Amino acid sequence: MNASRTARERVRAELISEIKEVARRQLAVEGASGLSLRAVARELGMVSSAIYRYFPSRDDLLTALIIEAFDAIGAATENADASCPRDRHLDRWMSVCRAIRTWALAHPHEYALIHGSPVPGYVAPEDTAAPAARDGIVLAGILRDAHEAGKLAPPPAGLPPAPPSFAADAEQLREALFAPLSDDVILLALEGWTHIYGTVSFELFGMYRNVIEQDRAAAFDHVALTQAHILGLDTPTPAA
Amino acid sequence: MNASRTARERVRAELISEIKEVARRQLAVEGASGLSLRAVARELGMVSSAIYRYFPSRDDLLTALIIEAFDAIGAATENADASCPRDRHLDRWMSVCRAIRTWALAHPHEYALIHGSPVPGYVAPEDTAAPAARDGIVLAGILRDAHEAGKLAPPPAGLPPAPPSFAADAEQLREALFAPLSDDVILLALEGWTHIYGTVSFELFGMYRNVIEQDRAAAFDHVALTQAHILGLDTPTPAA
DNA sequence: GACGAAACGAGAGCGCTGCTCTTGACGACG
DNA sequence: CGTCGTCAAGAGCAGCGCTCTCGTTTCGTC
Repeated sequence: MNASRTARERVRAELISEIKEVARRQLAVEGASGLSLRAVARELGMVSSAIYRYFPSRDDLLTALIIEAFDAIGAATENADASCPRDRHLDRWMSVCRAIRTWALAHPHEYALIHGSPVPGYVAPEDTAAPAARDGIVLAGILRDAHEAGKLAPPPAGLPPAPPSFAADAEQLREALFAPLSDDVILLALEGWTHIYGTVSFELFGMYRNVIEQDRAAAFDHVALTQAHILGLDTPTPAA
Repeated sequence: MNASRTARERVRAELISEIKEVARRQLAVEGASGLSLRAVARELGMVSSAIYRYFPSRDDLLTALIIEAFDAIGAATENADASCPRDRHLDRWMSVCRAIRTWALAHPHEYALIHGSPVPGYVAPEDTAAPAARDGIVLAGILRDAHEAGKLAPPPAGLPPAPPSFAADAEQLREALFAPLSDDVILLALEGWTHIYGTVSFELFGMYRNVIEQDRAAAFDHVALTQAHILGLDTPTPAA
């Protein structure tokens, strides 16, 4: 309906995504602090000030890349989840966890962008909230499905219960994500989520140097499997 | 014995620590990427090039700060451990875990320096290895003491065993840190260590925004307690 | 006690950065 | 056809890490 106006807007949108692509490539090579607006402009054959027509500041470019990174890891988890039969809850969990690690190893700088130290005075804008939640939605969905199918075992005995102060947060999370699950399971789910990313970050940021050297994939699987057990996802699947 | 030579060397050492202190203060305000050699020099009333007499590059200054941060968090854990009776293994564990979180919350930028994304092409020099290991030594010591006292329960049933590929790494770690503990316990200890720091990082880097808002200290305690249980540290202490 | 070497602070300067402001050209719309 | 918004370009500002040079001061040694 607006092919005329679109002519301009389309070239604009194209240029924006071209800038982001060049920036992402530069980010992958040099890391976040090495991303230079001038270098991006140079590679695009334009002058540095022209970039400011599309991104009001370097931080805004970085924010765009952060959103893309969240979306990429979110899509990776969703694909991993969808590639498993819906009733194989443990397989889905393991597949999603491995997808997170695989994506992180393949895109270390982008991973660092979203799970590393936040840049100096940077506060994540609201735009990042939705893309950042996609992995959580996937993981919570697995737990919900398992619960609905009656395949979610209760947490092992001996674990401490969720503290009473968690009740309010749990209620919020239950409404948004966790269907009918108990406070205890919701808290354990958050901890599993934290543990998975903590393990990936430790591996990626070099904390396992001289600590785990042989087979980090196997060690990661052990973490994911342990969390699955704690969450009650490893009820024996009906034999063949 | 060398007051003459010391005259120069003492003022040098003093200037070095003065530079580090100013840099640390600047780091605390602006974060790692905001640390500027010129600003440090300015605050010290000297010219920027003079700094290079003491630190050959900005990265070397950062490395010095990283080592200091590792040492600070190492000392915090050691103090927390020492403040508990030696046979109260669970108390020691909880105290050390809380000390890590407390230190991190009090020094967010220094924490980010050592547990955030590594700077661009930066590889940690060997000098950081020893200070970086102090917290691990403390945590491993608690497990060793508990085991020696016959108070370390075996891991809960149902958890996956350590993968065979971990045996070699476990052997190295056993020699260095973990006395006679089994591969399974060593791997679980690494995972507990990872989980603790992962939780602190998530809290500090804003991942719990709109997720855990009420009482993050209690949630953290729950993590630490859960890990203690998995590691077998929560055998009921002899009544009173 | 004098001398050479080493260490030092100051200053100028290189190339880079993010960002701002102005200028002139192009394209869409009334 | 004229007007107005959008655009790329260029100059320029302040800051950065880092290097080199130049006098000065301090130290260890004849």
